[in-house]
Amino acid sequence: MTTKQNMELIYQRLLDRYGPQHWWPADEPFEVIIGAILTQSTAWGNVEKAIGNLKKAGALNPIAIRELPVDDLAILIRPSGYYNAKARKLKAFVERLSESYGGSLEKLFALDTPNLREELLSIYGIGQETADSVILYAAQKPMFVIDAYTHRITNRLGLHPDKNSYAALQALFMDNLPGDEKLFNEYHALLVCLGKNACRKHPVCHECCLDTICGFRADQGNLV
DNA sequence: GGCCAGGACACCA
DNA sequence: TGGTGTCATGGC
Repeated sequence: MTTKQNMELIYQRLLDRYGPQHWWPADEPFEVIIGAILTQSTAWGNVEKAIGNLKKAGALNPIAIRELPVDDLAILIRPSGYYNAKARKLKAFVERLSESYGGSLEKLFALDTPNLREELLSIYGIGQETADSVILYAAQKPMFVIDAYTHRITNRLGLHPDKNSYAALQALFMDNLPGDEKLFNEYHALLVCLGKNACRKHPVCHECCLDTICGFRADQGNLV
């Protein structure tokens, strides 16, 4: 079986098992970006509390976040953890958005994908995963997001590339799948779903998760 | 009471 | 390039 066939089979089995995930859980692109920053190394439930606080305070927009003192912003997002660091990150994003794009996400997203990625990566607090989440889930351009779950699952499946880097793993997906934004969206969400449903004792355990749920066979470096 | 969650950055060798 | 410490709340 070819790598392309493996990658598509994994997707089909996850989709059959869990169904469409309908990501990203947000009402608008700006909320996606805020969520992407707040969820860094943080459970989504805590992020929801923080976003709820921002909504209640009428602060879930670029202008309000820019005007709010950083300490006040930190208090609002406190449930998401690392609140001082994340308040600085939110500030850094809206500052760039305002100064370079007149506060318009449409103008920012008008950049072609490579330039958009470079621009996002140049902002404090936005690394590769967050940048790609913004590109895929907010700008709705085809970009595969690699997170901790993706690393674990591909490792367990024996699909991890030799060079253990973000770029290499991203290439595994993007070079072997159609460049379809909706496919990348659903695929990544399904990988996270599998990761979350894995037993706590053995994260993405071969015995209790991959084989039993999806019929994967990592020991053969292939799918059956 | 410990572990970990949809990372990024600074600093070091 | 790669490894380590830091940032921190909340659910299980």
